[in-house]
Amino acid sequence: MVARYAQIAGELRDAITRGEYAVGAQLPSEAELAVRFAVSRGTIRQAVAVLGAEGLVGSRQGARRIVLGRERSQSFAELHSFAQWAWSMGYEVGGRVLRQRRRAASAAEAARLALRPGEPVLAVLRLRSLEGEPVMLERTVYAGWIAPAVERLDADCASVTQALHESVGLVFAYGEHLLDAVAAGSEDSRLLAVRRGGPLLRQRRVTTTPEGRPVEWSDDRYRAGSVAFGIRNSVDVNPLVRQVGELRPSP
Amino acid sequence: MVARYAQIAGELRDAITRGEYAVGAQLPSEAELAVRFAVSRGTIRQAVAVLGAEGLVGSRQGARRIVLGRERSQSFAELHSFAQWAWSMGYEVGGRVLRQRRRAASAAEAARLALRPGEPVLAVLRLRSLEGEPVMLERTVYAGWIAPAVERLDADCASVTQALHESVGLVFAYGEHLLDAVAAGSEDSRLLAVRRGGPLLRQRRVTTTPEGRPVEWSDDRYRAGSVAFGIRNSVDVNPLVRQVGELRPSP
DNA sequence: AAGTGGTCTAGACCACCGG
DNA sequence: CGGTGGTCTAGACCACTTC
Repeated sequence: MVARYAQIAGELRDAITRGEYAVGAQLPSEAELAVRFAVSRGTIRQAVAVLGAEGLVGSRQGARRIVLGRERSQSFAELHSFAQWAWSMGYEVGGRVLRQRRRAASAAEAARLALRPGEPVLAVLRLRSLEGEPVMLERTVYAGWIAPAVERLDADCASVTQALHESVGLVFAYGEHLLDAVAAGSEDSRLLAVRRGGPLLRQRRVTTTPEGRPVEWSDDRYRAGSVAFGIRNSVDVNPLVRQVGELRPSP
Repeated sequence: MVARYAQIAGELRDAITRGEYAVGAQLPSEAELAVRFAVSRGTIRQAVAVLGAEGLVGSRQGARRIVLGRERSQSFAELHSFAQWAWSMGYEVGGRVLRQRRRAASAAEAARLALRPGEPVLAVLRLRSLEGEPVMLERTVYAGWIAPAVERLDADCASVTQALHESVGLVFAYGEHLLDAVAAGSEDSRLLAVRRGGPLLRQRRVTTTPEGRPVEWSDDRYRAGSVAFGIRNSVDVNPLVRQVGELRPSP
């Protein structure tokens, strides 16, 4: 059962991708689309909100929506795997499972993994190293349905992503990441060999299947100075965005 | 004129931040909130959609919304200006110039700003605050050609980006960002009121004109826990790359 | 079975944009 | 000025969760 607004979003997205609505061109008005698809304006607004969240169209009160681009973001696969990134940079990478046990999901974990609170999850503590030095502590919670495959992995498996792909055909896709700084706790400081209370870069992330089913929720802590995250905003992506001015994503 | 749903989102966000709704706890039902705020359920749904987009709460059909976290997150999609981001989130933002002086560009600065070493730059130290509390220390080096416009700004100008846009028509585009964690130095700890050696989230960034001409190079340090940077792959267009940092203490 | 969020409708008024 | 998107209401039905 696919919601009507999602179907409409899909049709409009396809039309944009096909070039039916060129970049920079206007989308039909909400009222017009409501008539065309024989739905209420509210449903149309849900549909175009999806496109807005995908960065395909922009809007300003009083003016028609403008097509900003033709492609949804993709790629990004290497971000999900510490090992694959390291290999691609020519670094020697290692990993070791320090602790692994099944337990019930907390309320917050359940919500992040789209599970019911109390459902079984697999909590894993992994120490990752680069060039032989420990640089990252990975506290991961896997959804119960993938737990058996994770438990079958070697304790010193270098790339979990690749191993799961080979063993059960799992592909990691879309995710969500939060980056901030935290003080090293006692376990952090012992395992990463840093001063207690010292700075760590924390990356919290959700990994899902390409269909959007959550696979893991992880809290990764990097020793300060070992790794930095970089973002390049391509200037060329959308000169139009700046022409139009302040575009605010619709809720 | 602030929309009612935005006000409600703000109140709920505050309640979560204050810990009134703990992480993992349930939010009241939409119907209950509609009664409490004396609005329709549709408006409540707009409000909680904002919190969902901020990553503060999660939802599953049939079950109440769950609080996922209590921290503000900064999306790279809106990574344009500290002030504009804060304003869009409904926060009260402040800024104050603590030090400002012209000097010659170092070799590293010159490289970042596409200048010759020794060419004049304007170094500015700014303390930024959120809701009246100091949260970020900004050490910016402006290219000489924009320096006069920067010097004309108020010392407590809240949005430099906006002010420069209005005064000289300058539009910022964003080139490159590096995120990592560093230990607070003595100046950092004094001005941000944190423990010396404690964790800070550092964002180093280059800002350019839309044509690619570098405008500023900045080292921004956030108090741990005050702000997190978020990336949503499914929504975001910006590639995120992990990089090895060999950059030790910067000036 | 009752409660809850997800979806959808059919109106309405307003602020803003364009010609 | 008319058209458009932004906001808001007051209903409705359904799928799903919780008890």
